[in-house]
Formats: sequence, C-alpha cells, structure tokens
Amino acid sequence: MSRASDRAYNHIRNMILSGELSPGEQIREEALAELCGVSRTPVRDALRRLEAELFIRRNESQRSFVADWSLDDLEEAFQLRAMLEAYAARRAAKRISWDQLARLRSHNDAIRQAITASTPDIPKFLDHNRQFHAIVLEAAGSERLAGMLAQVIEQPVVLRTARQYDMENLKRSHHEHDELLIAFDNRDGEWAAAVMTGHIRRAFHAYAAAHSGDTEIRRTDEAA
Amino acid sequence: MSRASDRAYNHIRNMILSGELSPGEQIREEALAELCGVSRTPVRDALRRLEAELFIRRNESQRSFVADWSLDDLEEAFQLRAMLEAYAARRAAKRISWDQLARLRSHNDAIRQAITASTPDIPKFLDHNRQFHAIVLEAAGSERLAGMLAQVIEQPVVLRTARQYDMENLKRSHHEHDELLIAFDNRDGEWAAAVMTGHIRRAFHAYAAAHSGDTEIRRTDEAA
DNA sequence: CGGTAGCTTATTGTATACAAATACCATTCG
DNA sequence: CGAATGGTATTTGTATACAATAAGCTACCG
Repeated sequence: MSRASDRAYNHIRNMILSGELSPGEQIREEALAELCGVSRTPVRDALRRLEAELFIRRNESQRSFVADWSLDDLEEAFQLRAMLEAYAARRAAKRISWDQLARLRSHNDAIRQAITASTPDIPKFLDHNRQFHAIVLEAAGSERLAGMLAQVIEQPVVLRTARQYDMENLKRSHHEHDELLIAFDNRDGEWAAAVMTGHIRRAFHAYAAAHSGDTEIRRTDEAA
Repeated sequence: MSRASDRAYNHIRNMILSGELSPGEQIREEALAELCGVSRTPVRDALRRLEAELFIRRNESQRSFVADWSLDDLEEAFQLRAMLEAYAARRAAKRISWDQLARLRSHNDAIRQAITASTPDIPKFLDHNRQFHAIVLEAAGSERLAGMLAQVIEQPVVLRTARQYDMENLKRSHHEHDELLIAFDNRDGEWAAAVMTGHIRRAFHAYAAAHSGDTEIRRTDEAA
C-alpha cells in the first residue's frame, strides 16, 4: 500500500465510509489531493476505481459526487447480493477444500463466542462474519463473481447493516452459518444456495425493520 | 466522444475486439498512446476503465495484458449472464412501459426479417438483437445491474458468439424473444425470467457446439 | 422585473518531465 | 554449467503546468 494512488484510494474510501464525506456531496480532485497529501494524478486514479465500485458518481460534466443511496437502491443491492452469494455458495459446495471448511468452522466458532459472551462483542462478530463470507467466495473460485459481489457488498449502508442486528438476529445468523457448513459437508450446492439466499434476505429485513420510518437514509439533502 | 481519453478507450477496445491485440499480449502505455495519437495520461484513464470491465488484466507489477479467457471462464460468464439477464427480465416484466414493449416488438420484427430474407442478414440480426436486450435492461431500471451485465456481455468471445448461430438457432432465438414478449404482456416476471434463462443458456451451448474440440480459444500462446 | 449574453472563476482534462520500480541481460563466482 | 548478482534498459507512477470546459455571476437589455 505504498503507492500514492493506493493511499488516496483508501483515504477517500474511508472518508466516505466514516461519513466524513456525506452522500450527495460534491468532491473536488484538488481538495482530495491536499487531504491525502498527494498530487491530483493519483487522486484521479483513485476516483476512477471508486467510481467503478459505485462509491462515487459523476454528473454529465464530469464532476464527482459521493454516491447517494435510496432505500429502493438498497433493497435492489441486497437482492443482487442474495442472488450472487447464493450462486457463490452453490459453486463453493462443489469445490470447497478441507482446509477452507476448517477455516469456516473456526470463524463460525469465533462468532459463537462473540455473541454468547456476557456482553456481545459486535466488532468481533462483524470481523469473523466478513471472513466467513470471504472464504465462501474464495471457495467459489471466480474472480468475476468476486468483483461483482464487492460492488454490492462494499456499500456504505450495507457495511453498516450488521450493526443493526439484535441478539435474535445475531444468533440466527450464526445458526445459518452452521447449516451452510452442513450443506457444504454434503456437497449439496442447491441446499447451500437456498440457505445463503435466506441468510442475505433476512439481513436486509433486519436492516429495514431497524430503520422503518426513519429519516437516516435520506438525511443528506440540505435543500428540499 | 471528443475527449482524448474516450478516443483512447474506444480505440483500444476496438483493437482488442478486432483481434488486432491478441489475448495474453502485453500492452505498454506509451505504445498505445502513439497508436491513439494522445499522451499517456488519457491512455492510463482508458486502461483503468478497460481493466474494470475485464478487457485487460494487470500482473503483480502493474504491467497490462489483454485478457485471456479459458472455456471455463467463458461458461462461467454465460452462467452469470443467464442469472443476471433472468433477473433483469423479471424486473422488466413488472416495470416495462407500452413504449418499450412496442420497441421490443419492432426490433424482433426486424430480426425476423433479417433471418427470413433469401440470404440471412447476420449483422442486422446482431444489431437488433443487441438493442432488444438493451431495452429489456432499460426496462429493468437498475444501473447497477446494467453495469454488471456489461462486464459479462462485453467480452471479446461473448461478443462473437452470435456469429456462431446456424439458421436453426437464429430462428429459435427469434421465437424466444416472442415468448418473452408474451410474458411481458402478461406481466409475468417468473415466466420472463425462465424464458430468458433458457435463451442465454442455449446461446452458450450453440457457441460450445460450434467450437467443440477446436483450438481457437487457446490459440494465443506462442511458447508452450 | 425577468432573462440572457458575456465575462470571470472554478474544475476537470491533457501533456510532459522526472522519479521509482521492475525486468532483462550479462558477467562472475561457486 | 548453473545460480546469484549487479548494472542497464524498459515501463509504470507522480507531480506540475497549462489547456479546455463548465458553472456562476453580473450587468445590460427587453
């Protein structure tokens, strides 16, 4: 990560995820260059990448804005994610190695520990959950699929979704992982795909329920 | 398309699609800059875009190569495409407008004319076929989905696939479009999705059959 | 009072020079 | 003869200056 364009990429991405740059806000190359301590050239590189990953949108005259996601957009992203992760699970069931299975088990163990502690360790849950899904994707063995999933997972709102889980949802999530592991053990791609579909769709509804009728998602516009 | 980076993008993309640049071949920024008549800066922009669209791959030390696709890669691309286009059809069935339906009908009419002429007009078929699918995608109304589909459709080999169709496949393709139109008329998303799945999968098998046991796909390596 | 033309400023696009990194090749040492 | 090492050439990365374009503002005219 020593290249300036990588630093710029991570810096800008973090600013978006942390909310330091708000959705809808215009961003100027030179301002970002100063913030990142590099010249405009690597910033432009970073912006192109972030644009491809839908973190950033550009208007007709090439000015850049932090992407702004409506609830409909979000549901659609979850639907695509459910479809793609189910496909990943189906492929993974046929290809997964013993080592990968063992790693999945270990992460799901860590998840169980995180949520059964006296005070649930949410960051730990999130970290191992992320790695669990990453291993499924790795076992699916498709670069293209990985790239597409990155587009629908790595969105600001989606990233924050798991924080909305209540204890009930955390436990269900853990048990769904367990079921996925059994499907993998039996090399049953259809079962794995079905479990994964439900897993992702429940995640969406957990998010939607937590935010029903709130204004959080659309709070960005200053002018009506 | 007056911007230099757009010219570079189109120029390089065409060179890849036409085979002027062969799969696996290394490409250097400065050489491309001369070929396109621009400086390296817009070429670098174009390369980033083409890399995001998987036309180009970069090795660990950032050198660029024309993407090289194995038959497995290709089948996987078709599978993803079938899944995504089926999803697009499902969405389109719920949202399509009368105008869009009329345009679909008109393109499918043109396709019928192209393949029932005394000598079938393949370029005409390809053009209207492309527009037909573009309208379905437009009716699906999802920018993200459109971007993902572009990634799996706009590949050199995929783009050439329709040329492999024999008359039997051309007719079937036309009739499948017809059936899709009826599904749309009835706003039946599941039906539309099922038709589209078969439509794309048949396309893959038509390609695979035409190329069974040939060396075309892997003919790029010069050294064993 | 509203709108539009033209000027001014802000922002992105491009070229180019130079820096850094990597690959390639030759030479030498074991 | 093979492997390691060093130097050289090639290629990509970055900064910066300048060009082109779009936005915003002001003043003028209807």
